[in-house]
Formats: sequence, structure tokens, C-alpha cells
Amino acid sequence: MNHLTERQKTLLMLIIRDFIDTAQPIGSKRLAEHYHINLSPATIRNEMAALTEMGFLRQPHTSAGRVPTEEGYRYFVSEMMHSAELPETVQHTISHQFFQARPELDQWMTLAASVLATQSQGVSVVTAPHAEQVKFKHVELISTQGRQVLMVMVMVGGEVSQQILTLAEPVTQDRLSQAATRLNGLLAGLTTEAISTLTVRPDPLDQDILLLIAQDMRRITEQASGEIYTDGLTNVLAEPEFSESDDARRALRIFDEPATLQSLLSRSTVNSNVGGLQVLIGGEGEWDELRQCSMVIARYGVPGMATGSLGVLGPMRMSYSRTIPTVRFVAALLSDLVNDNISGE
Amino acid sequence: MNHLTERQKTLLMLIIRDFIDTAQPIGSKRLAEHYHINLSPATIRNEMAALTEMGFLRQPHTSAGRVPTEEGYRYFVSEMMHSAELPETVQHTISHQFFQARPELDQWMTLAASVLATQSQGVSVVTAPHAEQVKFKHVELISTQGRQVLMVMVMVGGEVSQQILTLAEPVTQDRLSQAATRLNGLLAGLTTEAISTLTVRPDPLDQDILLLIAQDMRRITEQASGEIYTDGLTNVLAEPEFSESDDARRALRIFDEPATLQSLLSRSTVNSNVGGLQVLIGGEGEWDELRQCSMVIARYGVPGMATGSLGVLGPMRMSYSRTIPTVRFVAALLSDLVNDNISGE
DNA sequence: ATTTAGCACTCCCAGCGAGAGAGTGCCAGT
DNA sequence: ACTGGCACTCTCTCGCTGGGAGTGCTAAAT
Repeated sequence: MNHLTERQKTLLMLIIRDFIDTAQPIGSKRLAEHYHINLSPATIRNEMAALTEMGFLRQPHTSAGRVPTEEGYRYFVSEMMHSAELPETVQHTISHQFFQARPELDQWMTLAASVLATQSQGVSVVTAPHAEQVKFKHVELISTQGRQVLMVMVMVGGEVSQQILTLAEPVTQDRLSQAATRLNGLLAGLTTEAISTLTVRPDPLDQDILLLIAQDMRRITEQASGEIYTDGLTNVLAEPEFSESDDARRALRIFDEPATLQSLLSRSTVNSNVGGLQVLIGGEGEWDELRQCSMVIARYGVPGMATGSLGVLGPMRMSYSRTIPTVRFVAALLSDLVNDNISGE
Repeated sequence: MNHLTERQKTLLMLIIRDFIDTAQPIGSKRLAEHYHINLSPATIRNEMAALTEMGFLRQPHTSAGRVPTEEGYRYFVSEMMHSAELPETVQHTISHQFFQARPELDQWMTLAASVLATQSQGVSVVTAPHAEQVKFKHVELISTQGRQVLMVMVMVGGEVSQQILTLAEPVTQDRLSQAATRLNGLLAGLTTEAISTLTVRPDPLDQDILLLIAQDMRRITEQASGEIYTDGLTNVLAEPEFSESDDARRALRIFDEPATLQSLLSRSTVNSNVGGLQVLIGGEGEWDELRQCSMVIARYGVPGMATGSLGVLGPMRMSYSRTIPTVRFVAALLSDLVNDNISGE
């Protein structure tokens, strides 16, 4: 693949920017008039032909303006990726919202999804941070009704899991509390593996509960990540390219299948460190439902401790210059929150 | 309003059924041919004119077939409401799914939403059951990091609330446990009001936490109900009446505003007992976004103890004969689950 | 008195062709 | 190397027209 001259680069960027704004094929004349480049339409046409040859542009019909190809978007994104920064005022507004929210995971996730969606005018996805290494910290057993017992487990790092158990026979709250105390002493700080191979003697109840604890910790480790938060689903319906066709439906269907969404988020961030972010353009040949879409994805959290992912889905024509810095900023914000939560204030 | 003759009634039902199937205006000829009624098109036309006069039908253009009005749908629904019953096989399939699911509220809600959406081909909404009278049962205080403390509260009936507190200064786990034990003895079974007016002396920590408990219980009572679960958002996009216009977007926007959705669910079920269900047709003049839509809503749970609501949103042309029994059945199913949970197994 | 056949009328919609407009590629001139 | 000019292509938007479906009315039939 040939390198682009400086002029070709400028033109390509202009064309893509304009197309993102107007959603309409860009012609040479329009370009020459609108932006005051010292070039005649004819020259621009020549360059456009070259860019088309190289695979960055495409014409919908023999005689229409040019439209970016996926390759074109990729070039565009890689060029503007590093320069873009969210305006300070917006940064402050967002930080302020997080500062005001109640300090609960649930609130933070919802807020993050909402901020991403409104800022980027796309559909946002945020997964709750997920401990990569689960360590037991504390368990509480609370008798609720008859043989039903509420088990609340806390992991090192603050992750909480609650579950309702049904025991073989009723057990008093006293006996439950004693069992919990014994187990807390025994298991504090242990990993899933350590707990799985453990046996305890005195009370058969202890052993039963130990098994349940191990099982639950395994479940936490296995599930790819926590709950999925989403917002702005209707934003994408407003885009002209989705107003009539059923591509929108196909793309949104992803949000009805948590499994696909999960794999999408995790598979595409497997190579990227926290802090770096990935832009999938046009489904990258792998996700057929997203052929018309792009997705900006990032991973946040503290590697090795707890991480989650977040992203924005939009039409391929989305405003990358707005979405990318937003995603980056929110990812950093959530990373800070996770970090505070792990290491104390 | 005049009463309908038996024949008019039959015709109206046929027309609406046919329109729900085909989404196209129904003409007299088509009706006479398709269904073997012993009537000529001319007679049918006369009756149709009468039905139009009475406000049950409408013609999109001077010379097109008839389409049901909202009034027509209302009549239709009230007529078929009692007769419809979900096929036994479907009932079994659904029950089986619930039986297989892990016995957690979260799972049940998700499953209920999923079942409703796939059965009715509409958008489903389910709110978690919400205790109408909150009574304290148990609190646990677990030190997590520095001054941060995880507070887990259990209400009578099994509702759980967890929250992270940040204390003025670090407190040892021992002191926290003692405080929890004292408070548990003191507060067991008390209502929000009783707790709000209480004062405790010995340790200032106890009083601080008591305030937080009261505050949290008030929050639980106030919030109209629990989390909202939703499914099938893309179903509605498949309907022909939404394929091109932006009515779909307007309707789906509701799902981006939990507050509106809540008020919709609660306001419209305020008059109906658990078990009875309501059908809102065309927004009932109150919800403008739903002018093109209908909604089947029911309340489930144990009145006076814990209730929630669930519903299905679809185009006004939705299959009521499928949706209504499904909503009724799932509501009954969830009521049973809530009941089991409250009264022990 | 109710139902039916016939008929004229209305209105939507799909298909067609013309003309405008926008954009292109290429060539020749600067 | 750039630009002006030109012929060409293709789409999109009208306006028009004919077919089709459905209606309401009236008069005849049951």
C-alpha cells in the first residue's frame, strides 16, 4: 500500500469529516467551495481518484460523490486518535456528576452509561468491574424463613455476592452465626483454589457451607464479567442510515443477547491494555450484524485486580472525534474509582 | 352508545382479527370471500358503515378498507379478555424454565422479561417486587478498607439492601460487629417510622449507624419499586407500522427514561387488584409517545406485603389473544414465587 | 323489511418518461 | 503540475396516467 502525500491526507480527512457531518457523498466541487483550499475541483478530482484507487474512498454510483470506505475510516481514526482531547468544561461536568452520585457501584455504572450515550449520541455499554483474582474476605449467614438462609459474601476488593440457600433442615440464627465466625477465621484472604481443596471437621454444617462458598466463588470467577449496563438505545435509530432499512434492528439485536455482547467486549479488548482503546470499524469482518456500525471500546480498572469494559456503538459514520475522547475519559474516571475502592482512600 | 347486534359483533371481531394478522385495511369483499359468512359484500358494507358510525372502525381514506379505532380495540379486548387461556403446553414450558433457573430474584426477573418478550413479540417490562411495608430484620457491618464499611441490611420478607458507608474515622471490625449485634437486638421487626424516632445511648457509633439505617429504609420505601428489567426491545422495530416512521423511536424512548416507565406502570395499575390486568390502548390520551401503541399491564405479588408490576408494550395492532394470557400467566407465576418467598416453603 | 346486485365515483399506488442537477473522467491548454 | 472545459453518466424528483380496490347509493329481489 502506497503512502499518502500530505495533500491527499488533508483531503481525506476533510472528506471524512464532512461526510460524518452531512451523511452525504462528498463531491469535488462542494469540497473546493466549502473549505478554502487553493485547489481547483479538477485537481481534487484527481486526488480523489487516487484515494479511491488506494481503497480509502468509494463511490456509491458511477457518478456520485465519494464516501469513506472502512479502510478510510481506519486511517482517519488512527490519525486523529492521539490529538483529540475532551474539552475541560465537559470533563468537569462529567466529574461533577460522578462526585454527586451516591457512592454505589450500581449508580456509577448507570451514570457512566448515561454519560457515554449522551456525549457520543450512540449506544453505550458498560460492564461492572470484575475481580480477576477472587479472594475471600468475609461471609455472613442470615436466617430468613424456615430453611432459607441468606448468604452474603464479601471479597477482597469489595465485590459482594448474595445468594439464598435452602438448607436440608432449619438451623437457628445462633448456629449460623457461629459457623460464619469459624469460616471467616479460616478462610480470610484465601483464593478460590485454596478454598476448593479445603475440608473442615467439627460441624457438618460448616462443610456444607464451605462447599457453597467455593461454588459461588467459582461462579464469580467464571462469569466473564458483571452485569451489563446500557443506555441510549434509541439514539442510533435517529441516524439517517438507519431510518428506513432494517440494519438498525439487526445491530440492536445484539443488545438482546448479553452473551454476544460480552464476547464482543472481551474478545476485542484482549490485546489492549487498560488505558488503550480499540475502535472496531464495520464489524471488522467478524461481526456481521455490525457491518454498518463502529464501536469504540476500552477496558478500565486495575489490571490483575479488577477490570471491566465499556464502549459505544454507533453508525460507521459516528463522530469519532467526540466519542473517542469521551470513552477514554470515562474509562480513566472509572479506573480511578476502582483504584480508590481497592486501595482505600 | 348503541348496543351491537350479534352480527355486528361477529363482523367487528373478524375485522380486527384479520387486521391484526395482515396489518392492512379490511374490505368487504375480502371479508366475504375469506371467511364463509353467508352474507354478500353489500350487506357487510352496510354493517361496516354502521360500525364506522358508532366509532369502532375508521377508513384511512375515503375509499379504502376499514381499520379498527382505539374504541374498536377496546371492545375487542373486553370481549376476548375472559375467554383466552394460554395453551397447556406453553404453560408447562414456561413453568419448567422457572423451575430450572437459579432461585435468585435477578434470574427470575430476567427470565420473566424474556418469556414475555418472546411469547408476545413485544417489548416487556418487569419491575422487581417491592415491599410495601418495610420492616427491619437484620444488619451486618463489614469493614472493607480504611474508613469504608459495607452495610448489608435485610428486611422482613427477604429484601436486601447493601451500601458502602464512609465513617469519620477507622473503626475495627470487632467494634462494628458489636454495634451490629446491639442494633439487631434493638430494631428487629420495627418499621421505618419506629426506627426514625428512636435514640440509642451507649456508643455514638450506634446512633450514627441507626440514622443511616433509617435513611436507607426510607429510601427503599420511597423508590416506587425495584429495578426494571426489560427485553425484546427490537421486536417492535420489526412491525410494519414502525418500519419507516419515527413513531417507533418515540415509543422506545420511554425505555430510556426509567422515571416515565415507572409512573406508567404504577399509575395505571393503581386501580387494579393483583390478578386483574389492564390494557392501555393508544396511550389512552395520556401518554403521547404511546399514541400508536398498546400496553398490557398487570400487578403481581402479595398485596400489603410485596408487589411488583409487569407489562408488554406493542403496536396497537398487537396480538392481544396471545399477549393477554401470557401476561396473566406470568403474573400468577411470579405471585406464587413471591408468596413462597414470604411464607417459607 | 332485509338482503343483494349493479353502478358510478373516489382515491391510492405503481410505473413511466422527461428534465434538472451533481459529479465524474479525460483532454488540452497554461 | 495544475486548471478550465466538455461530454457523459447516473440519480432523484416531478407530474402524469391507468389500474385496482373499495365505497355509497339506488333499485330490485327475497
